[in-house]
Amino acid sequence: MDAIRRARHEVSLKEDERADSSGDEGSCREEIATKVGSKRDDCRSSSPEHGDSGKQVVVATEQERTSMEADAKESSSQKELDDQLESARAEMGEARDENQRLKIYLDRIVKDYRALQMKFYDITQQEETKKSTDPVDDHQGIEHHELVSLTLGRISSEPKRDGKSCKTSSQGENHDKKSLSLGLDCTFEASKSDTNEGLPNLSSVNSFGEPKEEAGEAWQRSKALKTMRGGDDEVIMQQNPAKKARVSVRARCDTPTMNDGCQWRKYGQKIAKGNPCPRAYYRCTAAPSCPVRKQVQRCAEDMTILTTTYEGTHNHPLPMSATAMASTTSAAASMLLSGSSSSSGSGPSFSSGTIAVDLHGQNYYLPDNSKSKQFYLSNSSLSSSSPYPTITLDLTSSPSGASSHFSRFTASNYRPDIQKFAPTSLNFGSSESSNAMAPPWGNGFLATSGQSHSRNHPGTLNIGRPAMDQGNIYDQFCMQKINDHLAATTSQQTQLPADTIAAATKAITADPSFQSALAAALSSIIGTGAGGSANGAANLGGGNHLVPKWGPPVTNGFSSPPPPNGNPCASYFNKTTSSQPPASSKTIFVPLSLPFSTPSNAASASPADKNDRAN
DNA sequence: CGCTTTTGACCGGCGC
DNA sequence: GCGCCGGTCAAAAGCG
Repeated sequence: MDAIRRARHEVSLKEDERADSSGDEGSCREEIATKVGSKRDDCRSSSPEHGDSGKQVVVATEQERTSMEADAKESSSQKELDDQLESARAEMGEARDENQRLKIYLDRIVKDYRALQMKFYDITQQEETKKSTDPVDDHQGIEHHELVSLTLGRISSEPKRDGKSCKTSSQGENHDKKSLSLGLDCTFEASKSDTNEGLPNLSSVNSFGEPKEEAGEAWQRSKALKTMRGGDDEVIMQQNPAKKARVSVRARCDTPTMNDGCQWRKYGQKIAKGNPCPRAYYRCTAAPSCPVRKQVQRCAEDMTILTTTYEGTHNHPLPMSATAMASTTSAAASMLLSGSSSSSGSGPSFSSGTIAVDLHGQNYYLPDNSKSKQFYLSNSSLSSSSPYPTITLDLTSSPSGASSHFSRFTASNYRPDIQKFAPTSLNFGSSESSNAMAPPWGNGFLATSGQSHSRNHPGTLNIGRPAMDQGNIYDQFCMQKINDHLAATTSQQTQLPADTIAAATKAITADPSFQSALAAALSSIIGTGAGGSANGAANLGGGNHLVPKWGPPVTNGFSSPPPPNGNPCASYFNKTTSSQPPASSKTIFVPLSLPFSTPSNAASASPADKNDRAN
């Protein structure tokens, strides 16, 4: 008992010695003290029971023994309680310290905020005084104002400004624009804006579902005029005046064109400068008034690479197979359009390195039944060739990559800024024979992107790759998911931060639903498709003739003998008949199959002697 | 016969 | 203003 008392006393003394005792600590101490006291009382209450009896000595001895044991137990429990008390005190002390640190941080932040607020007020007042005193700078002030307004919405009005003023402002205030502008990419093309003065303010939706940008080029205007003159549908008139984003798909393809599920009719072919391979022009024939066009050209450096550039928006229902490419391109275009808004002005802005920076090192670990696939985004590159806002999905596999890659995604704009990332291969085969028609596209690809995503079914994506090349399957779905995600994001027309592309990328990669959905999709695909993916594709679309459209034919795309003229490109532009392959055509997947296959949907290309006709 | 492809011509933008 | 170049048109040819 005395030991307990002493221990309690010592505890109380120690507690008293501690200077900083908080309320919680006090309550804790009281609690412990209460426990100790109750145990002592129990001991006291138990001892009188062994009072007077015939065997007092023995009992007393036993009592002493038991009391000694009880004392020992009490002392040990007291030590435990003491330890608990100490640890609790320590924790509370840490919490207190942290609270103090946080308080200090908060005070600092508040001070900084107030200081910045004061500075902001000062700057605002100074500018106001400048405006009032110097009328010459008034215009510039308006420019500033516009630039600020760009951060909040559209930039439609700016291209209409006087070209000179735009030029001067763009030269002198590019940095401001870069930092402030969230408008769309046509803003920086102020120098060209004078050509648009005749254009009405466009308010419709552009070809990719984004709010329509101000027409950036007279080219579009002339195109619209032509269209008007030619008596084409009004849809073209409505869509063409807007600056259209182009989506270029670079892919290894052994066939003249990649089969994207749409029906195309060739209406022209030219030899473009810098590339001996002819560029073929196609027009969508799924609907008579469809304004969508595409250009197909072989890469001069690598004949296996086929560059397909899409432009415009389908105004008709599409086959399910076409929605894959459509959603991909539309999402890419949306990414381009939204991303291009991140900067304006000249110079290496436009976050041309942004994608590379932000996408580099982005790893996607996809839980699979058998293995995990790693996706990463590799090199970015620049190009100065495209006069239009163009985004390039580079689906060519990187030679250094052992696994599948999000290799490159190219976004070019009026300025020669390009960004690249893309899956290694995106096999846009055709499942058109399934007759599953997508809902009307409305104003843009975006309308269908969500659907293809929601289906998340191999039928929408054409996984015609051999089973040995599963990585491409991962790529396809990864890309598809990204595109859908982007499409969904951009379709909401949310105002993106300055580095829109980077932000979008971060958002994508940070989105847990992205990874989970991706994993689910891949799991389902691999589960169903890997076993028979080579031909399993035929089971996915529900159509009868999917296989021929999903993989390269046994002809390997070189259905015709090489042209006698020796033009290396001509072999890729073999004569074809219909835009869709015969349903009964047999298909054998070539081991080195190239992602885009069009057994018969081939852009015909005449031999070089014919190609030389071009201008 | 109808559709597609071919291909020379044409047009407009752009740089010099 | 001229030439180059990209893009388009449209008649002719080809194909099933």
